[in-house]
Amino acid sequence: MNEDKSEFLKGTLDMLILKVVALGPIHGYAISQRIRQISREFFQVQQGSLYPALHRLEDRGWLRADWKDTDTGREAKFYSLTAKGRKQLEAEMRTWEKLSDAVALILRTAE
Amino acid sequence: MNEDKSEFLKGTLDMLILKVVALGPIHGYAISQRIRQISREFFQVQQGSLYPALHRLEDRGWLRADWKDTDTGREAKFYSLTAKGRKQLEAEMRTWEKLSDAVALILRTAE
DNA sequence: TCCGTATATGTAGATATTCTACGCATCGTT
DNA sequence: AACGATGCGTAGAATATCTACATATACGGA
Repeated sequence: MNEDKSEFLKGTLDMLILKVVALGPIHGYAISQRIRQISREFFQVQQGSLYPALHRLEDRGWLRADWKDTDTGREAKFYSLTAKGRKQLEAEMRTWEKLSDAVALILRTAE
Repeated sequence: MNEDKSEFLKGTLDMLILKVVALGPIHGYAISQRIRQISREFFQVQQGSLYPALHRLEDRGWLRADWKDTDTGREAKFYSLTAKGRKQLEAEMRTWEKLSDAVALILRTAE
């Protein structure tokens, strides 16, 4: 992320990755591109954030990785969501809703 | 925060504190109570998060602190929002809107 | 009077996440 | 041949939050 946005991803990156992978098997580099595109350039996930996060999610059993060829014939690590990962994504989405509702309650408090 | 919510505050605590202080001078302990009440128990700011955050915000010139007596006659450190702090709060609120919009874009992407 | 709970401020150390800045390799285009 | 984009990765630093602890006062009930 650039310096203006350096604090943006906090805590949401895992959920965003899980969501994008939920759309279908996809490799790491493409995940960061998808997140960027869908968020209209808002999220720009750096490689130093992306790959450690992917390894973390795989270690926790939320993602599965398989080496396959891309459209362009290059090898890449394709990630898929596991059943455990789907549950985790659903839980994180519920939490996100509660969190944003709670933030909204505070931000909209009048004096 | 309890363990279920241990990752919730990430990046939002400063904004929530600034917003609560913007409602009027208030001391640290009361800030955590207010945040908890307004958010309907969702945010439960621990002392180990609260006080370092207050010192941080004061160091950055966003809050000013004055020792005064509470209603119950005890001494407490009352925080007020500085002009700089008000600008910071406004910036953080704008950022929060963009962030939550960007997250919503990704979470609502259909397969 | 004594004890526990709430109020009130604070620190120390651990943990986790993200960032910047690298390295390495391949592919396609100029 | 050079360069940018693609693709995977790590090392080390910075930062925020947490748990756990320390200290002190006020107040109500036993």
